[in-house]
Amino acid sequence: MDKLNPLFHQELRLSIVSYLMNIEWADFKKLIEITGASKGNLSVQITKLQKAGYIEVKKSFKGNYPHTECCITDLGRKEFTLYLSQLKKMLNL
Amino acid sequence: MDKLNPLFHQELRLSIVSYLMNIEWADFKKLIEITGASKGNLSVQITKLQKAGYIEVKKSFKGNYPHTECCITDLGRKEFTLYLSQLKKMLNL
DNA sequence: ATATTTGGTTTATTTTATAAACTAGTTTAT
DNA sequence: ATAAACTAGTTTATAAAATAAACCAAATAT
Repeated sequence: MDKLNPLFHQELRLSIVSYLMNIEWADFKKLIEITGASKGNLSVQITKLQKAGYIEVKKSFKGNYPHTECCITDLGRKEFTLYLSQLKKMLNL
Repeated sequence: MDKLNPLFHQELRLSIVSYLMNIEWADFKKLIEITGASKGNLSVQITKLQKAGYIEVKKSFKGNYPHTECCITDLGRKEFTLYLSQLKKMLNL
């Protein structure tokens, strides 16, 4: 009955974090590509994960354009691992 | 990028359905017990799953009290299996 | 010059989840 | 016999969340 962390238990955030677990940094464009999300939705969800301290967001310029990159933090990795184990337990996986 | 079925991707419904996958019938009380949900919430989520055709709900009397039992349908089993495979894919499980 | 595109953010709307209140009756205690 | 407390839920109202639409600043293309 351990409650699933609601920050992870949402499709878009789940696919962002799941992807970041296996990569160093991913940029906004890449995340749009792999998730299929809209820019607005992606922006909102990135902010939520960042505010929780689960991802680090690095803003810079690439050429002339703004460039946003994300990376999972140690906390994020730890909490996500916990989430995964609870989920697996719930689903008998 | 196959969208996860939102009817399954919610904690309480997930734990209801996941439980029903391994059991014939489960009553309201048992579902409260295993999920830890409130009666109101459980009632709402059962109705949603029923309306989608994912569970069958049987109402009767046990002694003098009303008694509600739930069972997963063939459709529910099929769709949940699909959901699970998509989720596993997304989480690299 | 102005129209379009890039790379986003912000705001508003819709949907969803949850909690609180209610229904309808039953059992137990007085 | 009546009131209090309990069973087994449902309905409604509120809070929270997700999503879509509108917006912005700067860059590039026409």
